[in-house]
Amino acid sequence: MAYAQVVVEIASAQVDRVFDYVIPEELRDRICPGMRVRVPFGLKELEGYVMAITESSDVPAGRLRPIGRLLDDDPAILPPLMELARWMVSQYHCLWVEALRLMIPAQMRGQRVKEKTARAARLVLSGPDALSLAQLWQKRAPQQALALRSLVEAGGEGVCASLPGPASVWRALEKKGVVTLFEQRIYRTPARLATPECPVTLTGEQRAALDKLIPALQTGGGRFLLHGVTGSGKTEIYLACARQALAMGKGVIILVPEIALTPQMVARFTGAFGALAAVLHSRLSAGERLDEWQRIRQGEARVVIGARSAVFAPLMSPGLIVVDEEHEPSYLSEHRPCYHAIEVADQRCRREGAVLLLGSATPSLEHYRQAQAGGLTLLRLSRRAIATGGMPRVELVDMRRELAAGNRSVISGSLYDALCQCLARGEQALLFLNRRGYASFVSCRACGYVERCELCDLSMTYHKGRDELICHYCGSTRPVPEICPSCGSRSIRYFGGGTQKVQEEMERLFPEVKTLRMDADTTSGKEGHLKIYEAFRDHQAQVLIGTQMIAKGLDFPMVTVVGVVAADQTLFLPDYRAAERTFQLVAQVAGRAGRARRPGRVIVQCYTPEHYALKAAANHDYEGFYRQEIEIRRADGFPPFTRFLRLVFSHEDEDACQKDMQEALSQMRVACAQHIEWGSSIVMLEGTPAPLTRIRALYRYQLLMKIYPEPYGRQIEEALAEMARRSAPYGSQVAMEINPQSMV
DNA sequence: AGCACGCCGACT
DNA sequence: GTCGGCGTGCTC
Repeated sequence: MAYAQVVVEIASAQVDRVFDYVIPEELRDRICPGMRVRVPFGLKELEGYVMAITESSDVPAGRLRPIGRLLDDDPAILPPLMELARWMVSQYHCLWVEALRLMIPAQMRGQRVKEKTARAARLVLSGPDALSLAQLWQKRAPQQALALRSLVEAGGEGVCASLPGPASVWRALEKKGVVTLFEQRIYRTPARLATPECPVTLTGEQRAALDKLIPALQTGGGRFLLHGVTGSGKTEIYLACARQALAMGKGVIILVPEIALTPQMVARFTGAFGALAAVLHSRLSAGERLDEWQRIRQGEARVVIGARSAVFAPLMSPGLIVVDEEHEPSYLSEHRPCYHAIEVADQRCRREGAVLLLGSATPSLEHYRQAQAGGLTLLRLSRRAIATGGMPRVELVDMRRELAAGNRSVISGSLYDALCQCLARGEQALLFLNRRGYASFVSCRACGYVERCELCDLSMTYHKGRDELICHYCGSTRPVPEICPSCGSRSIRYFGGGTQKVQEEMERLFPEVKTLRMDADTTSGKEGHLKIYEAFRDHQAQVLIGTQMIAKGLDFPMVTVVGVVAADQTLFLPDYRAAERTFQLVAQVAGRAGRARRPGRVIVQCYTPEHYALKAAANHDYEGFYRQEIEIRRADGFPPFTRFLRLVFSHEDEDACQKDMQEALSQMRVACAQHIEWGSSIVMLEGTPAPLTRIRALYRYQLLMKIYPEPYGRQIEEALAEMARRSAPYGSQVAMEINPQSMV
C-alpha cells in the first residue's frame, strides 16, 4: 500500500503538518512529491501539496481517506524548491503552506485563471505534396489553396488564427484529410520593448570582474558583491554572466526591486535574450503571470527577470542569481512569510550550485561587512563607463540659511540657479521628494487642530487635484473642512510640501517650462509608469518631479541637474537604518545626473548639511560612510552585529493590546530568568506603543529587542516565535519581524 | 480555516 | 421544556 503525505491549503497553525492519504491504484505511478492534489478534508474538498510518498502510515487504516485527484501532470514544485520551502519554514518560523504558496503563482490555486488555447493545424502530408495539392485546388478552392501554402511556409504547423482563411476553410481541409486540427496552448506574453544589443567594449574593471565571475560560473558556485558606482555598467556584467550561464545550459534569475523594474531594464534583457527571457512583476495580468511562470517551468524561458518573489522561479537548473540594487528594502517581504529574498537567493544558490551576484552602488552595511570578512568576493567598478562625464558635483544646501535669508520657497536659490542654467541649455532636470501629495497636513491657524485619519493615528495629506484629504496609510479620504471642527474658525491652512506642491512651485517659478510628476498618484494605470517615462524621454517635458520611483535605475542622458528637495526628511525616523537609508537615497538620486557626456550637477537641500551621511554622499564616499556607520552599529549593538527583533501587537481595543504586550514582556523576563545564560545574548528594550499607534482602526504596541546571534540567539528566537504563534491572552494579533525595514 | 460537538439564557 | 449563543477541538 502506498500513502501520500499532504499539506492542505489552509493557513492555520492547527493544520500545519502533513496528513496521510491512501493513493488510489490508478494514481500510483503518476503521483510524486511537489504535485498539487485535491483531497477530502473534514466535510470539504481542499487543495493540498504532496510532500512525500511512503509505504506505511501510522494513522489507523479506518481513518485514512483516498486522494481525490491530481491537479498537475508534472510536479508544480520542483524537488529543490520543496527543499527550499523546508528551509524557509525553519528560517522564518512560517507555516508550511505559506512557504509552499510562494513556489507557485497565486493564479494556479483554485484554478481561477484558465489556460488559453487556440485552434491550430498540422500538415499531414509532406511539404511538396501539399504544395502540389494547393496547385490542383487553386481554381475551385482558392481559399483552401492559400491556407495550405501558408501552412507549408509556417513549417507544416501553425495556429489557425494567425494564418489566412476562416475556420470553415480549415475544417474543409481537415475533412479532406490534409491537415489535422488540434487545440494548442497559447502563452500570453506581456508586451514589452526590446533594446537591440549593441556591442560594448568592456572597461578594464569590468573585464577584471568578469575574470573572477566566469570561472565561478563554470565551477558552479561562488558569492560575489559587485560594488559599482552609478553608471559604471553593472548591467553589462549581469548580461555577460547570464550569457555564460545560458551557454552552459543553465538558467538565470535577475532580481530587481519592483520600482526599478522599469521598461528600460526589461528592454535590455528582452533585447539580449528574446523569447528566452521571462518577466515577473506585479503589473502583469493574472493570465500573463501564469503563462510566464509556465514558460519558465517548461524550460522555454531560461532567463527570469523579476521582483522579490521571482527568486522562487521554477527554473530547472539555475546557474546564476543576480540581485541588483541589493541594498533595497523591498527585498524583505512585508507580509508573511517575512522572508528576505537575498537570504533565499543565497540558500538556493548553495543548494543548486549557482553563483550569487549582488550588485549595488551603495551596498548594504551587512553585505559590505561580509565582503570585508571574505564571505563575499568583492568586485569593484570605481569609475563610470567611458561614455559619461564622471561623477556629478554634489552641493549641500542649508535650508535653515535659506529661510534666514528670507526664501520661504521649497526651491533654494542654488537649485533655482542650477535649474535656470540647465533649462536655458535645453537640458532636463529631476526633482526628488520622498512625499507625494500637496500638503502633508492641514491645520487650523487659530487653535492648532490638525485633520487626522479616523482609523490611523496619522495626519491626512491634502491632494490638490482631487481636492480632498487622503490617509497615506489606509487610503481613506475626506473632504477638506471649510471651518475648523474644533473651534469653528475659518483659518484652515496647508502645511508641509509634497510632490504636488513642488510641481506648483515650479510652474510658478518657470511658467513656460513643462513638468511631469511621477508618484503613486500619477502611475495608477497599468501603463502609467511607461507613459510618463516615455513622455519625459521624448522631451515632452523638461522637468520630472517624483518620489522614490525616479531615484532608481532611470537613465536619461539629457538630465544634467538633479535636485533633492528635502534630503534629511528620512534621517530622524525612529529607525537604526535611517542614516544608511539617507546615504543610499542621496547617492542613488545623485547618480541620475550627467549620465551622458554632459557634466551633471546635484543640489541636495537639507537642514543638517553637517551630518556624516549627507557629507559622505556628497563626496561619493561610500567607504567613508561605511567606516563611520559600522562603528556606530557595533557600539550600539545593531545589525549586522545583532538580529533586531520587533514583536508587533495589534488589537482594536487599546487596553487589550497593551495588556498582551505587557504579558509577553513578562513572559520573556521569566524565560530570561530561567535561562540565566541567555543574558549575554539578548538586550530587551522597553515595550511601547508603536510610533504609529493606530492603523486601520487597530491599536499597536511593540516590543523591541536585540539578539546577539552567538551563543544562544537561535534558542531565544525560537522561544519568541513560539510565543508569537500562540495567540495572545487578550486576543491581539502578534507579528514577529526580524531586522524590520520600517519601525513605525 | 470550517465545522461539529457541547454546555448555559430567552422564547413558542 | 427547546432554540441558539459561541467556547474547545478535530480534520488523514
